Amino acid sequence: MVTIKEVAKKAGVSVATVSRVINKNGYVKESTFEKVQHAIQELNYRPSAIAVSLNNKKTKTIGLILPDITNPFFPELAKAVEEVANSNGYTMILCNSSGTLKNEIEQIEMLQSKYVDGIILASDSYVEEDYKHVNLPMVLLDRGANPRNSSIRVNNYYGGVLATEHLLEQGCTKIAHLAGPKDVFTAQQRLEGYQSVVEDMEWFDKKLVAYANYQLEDAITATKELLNQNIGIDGIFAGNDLMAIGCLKAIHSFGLSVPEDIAVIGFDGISLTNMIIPELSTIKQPIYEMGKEATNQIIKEIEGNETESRDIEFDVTLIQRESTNRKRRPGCEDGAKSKDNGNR
Amino acid sequence: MVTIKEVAKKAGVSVATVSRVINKNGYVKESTFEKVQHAIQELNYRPSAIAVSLNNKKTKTIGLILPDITNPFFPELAKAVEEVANSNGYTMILCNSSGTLKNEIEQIEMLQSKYVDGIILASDSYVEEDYKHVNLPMVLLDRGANPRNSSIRVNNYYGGVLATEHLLEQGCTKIAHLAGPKDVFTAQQRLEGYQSVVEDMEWFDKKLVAYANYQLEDAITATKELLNQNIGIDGIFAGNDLMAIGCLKAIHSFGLSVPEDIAVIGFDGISLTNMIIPELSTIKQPIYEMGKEATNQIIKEIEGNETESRDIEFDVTLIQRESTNRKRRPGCEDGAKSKDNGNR
DNA sequence: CCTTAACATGTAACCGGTACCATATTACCT
DNA sequence: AGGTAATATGGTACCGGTTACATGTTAAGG
Repeated sequence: MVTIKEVAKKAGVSVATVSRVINKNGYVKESTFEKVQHAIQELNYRPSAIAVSLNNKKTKTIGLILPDITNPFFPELAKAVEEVANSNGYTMILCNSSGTLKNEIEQIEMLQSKYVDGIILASDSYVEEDYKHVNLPMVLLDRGANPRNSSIRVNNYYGGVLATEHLLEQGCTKIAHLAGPKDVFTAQQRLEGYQSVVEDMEWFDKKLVAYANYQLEDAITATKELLNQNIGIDGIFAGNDLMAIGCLKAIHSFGLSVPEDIAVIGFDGISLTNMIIPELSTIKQPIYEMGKEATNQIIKEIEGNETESRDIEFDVTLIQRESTNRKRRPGCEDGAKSKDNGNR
Repeated sequence: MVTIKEVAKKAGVSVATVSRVINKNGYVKESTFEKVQHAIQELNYRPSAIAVSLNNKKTKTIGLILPDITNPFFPELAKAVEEVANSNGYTMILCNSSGTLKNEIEQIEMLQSKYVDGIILASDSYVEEDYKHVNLPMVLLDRGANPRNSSIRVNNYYGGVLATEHLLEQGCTKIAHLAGPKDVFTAQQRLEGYQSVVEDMEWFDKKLVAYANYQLEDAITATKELLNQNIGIDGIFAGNDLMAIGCLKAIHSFGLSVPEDIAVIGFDGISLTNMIIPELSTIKQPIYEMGKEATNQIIKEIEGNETESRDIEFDVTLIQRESTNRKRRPGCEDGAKSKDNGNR
């Protein structure tokens, strides 16, 4: 790699002058400026980001910690973060925590020693206590904000209400909920939304709530158990889209059809939902927007324009598709713009 | 951040001694060692990766450039890279090139100025010429190797043969191919595999080959055009899984069923294939293995154990599922282990 | 007991930039 | 012309580590 010294030599000036040219600060005579620029071109010189970082303690890098990159929710988020970061001159280091606290802590340590400027953390296991020693800007996803950290999330409770009410409107008379893990914040909120709608219905029964770990396989098992009870379930609100797809598969294996026998709605709005047959109704989170906002916020905090932590809540929207369309209007409305751009 | 100087002061030794303790090299008296370790603990000191990098010109970082992280193929790959990298003490910077040469070049420049130790590049647009000035280890995905760069890929040609023959075995009598972009290496190879099997069949016709851009929407359109020809297609080999899903949707919209009317097989083996109904037969690439091997290779090259470039080809395997099961044996075999672990 | 090698630790140059300070030159004003 | 301000450039300490070299101490061997 060619260094600033070689450029200085070639241009016949000092390193200080070269530095001034690069950063366009301080006084530099027009003719000198060009001489230096020319040398830079000639040698194909690029300043070492490492050396720069050592001085100003900024690396123009942000860390993104996700529980699982293979869950379709997160690539959409990661894409937003990467794009916004890039367009602001930052790069993104991606870490996969597998959802365990131990990995998260380790990765945060590592990111700190690499001097990232800030961290965006999507954590299931977050407890404020565990992150006390983190002393750089950190934005949380799907968590309530605390005095130290900003937070980006949606109104999961309201989403739960919306989903459940939608099933009622579609004529469902006994609605089950396939909830996410009991210790996960978003899962709790969605469950509460469901409960608030159904708890006073005469048909409501605790046996209508099942739990799974937000994953597909687990959801299939749990749904089969729900249906084996034979209590006349004709609608299922799944805690996320992946589990909703599990529901579809379980229902299919019972020889029942969706939405005729059982209507199904998911939560998240991942692009998978309009790839499958039948297309899946869902409560859509503005995933890209959330990633974008998280990145903007962390950059604000890094660059010091913003000191106090913010709590940003996005709206969820109901996307009705085939899987809950029991009213058989031909050509159901589809609020989702198809935004697939898989390339391979 | 606490520096080595503060540790030295606290332990009552010089920075050199602290450095020796950290790196466990050189002579350090047992008692001194412990004194220093204690000070490190006390101050919760971590060496600055930046400063270390400035010395040894190694950042323990590798860059991964992908055309599109929201395409399900790539998160699986990224996960492998991240895990293997991490377990070798490396971190991964992720870049989304959107498949354009311009972005790729820009991102490589950026990665170089950040002094990444190596790059793994999954590129559709790669032309050796464009990367002449890249002077750090780089491993290519889905490209033939060249003298400068190692390559990881599968035998796409053979996969095309396998898929096509499988459809024949299932009793298909007129097989179409929905190919990927004409200028993409993998797409060409898969098409050639298909052609080698069918070109001598009496029913073969150029009109059986359609092109789409490896994406879902485009595949739906293309499939509809194929079917509108009304030439009795009863089997489709799609160039990748995403397009196969597009086929499914298009076929469904014609009121036809899979596999009874038309059998469909994809290519890639993304986990999506066993989430949908009907489950999709596919030519599976060992995605995780490929990411793992790419990472191992780049690390070898970085650490200088390996200088010559290697061309590593993986085998593809046929996974038969419902979408091609025309022989109606109840309970088709499923070679794919379900490895979903979406968490959300 | 003296010599020599192994052990132990400190000093300082260096990695590649940035930025403060010093010095030199030019421009402008009275 | 003389003084001051603005312009132009160079020298160098510093960021936080690593490491070659110097120096001092201890152990071993004859």
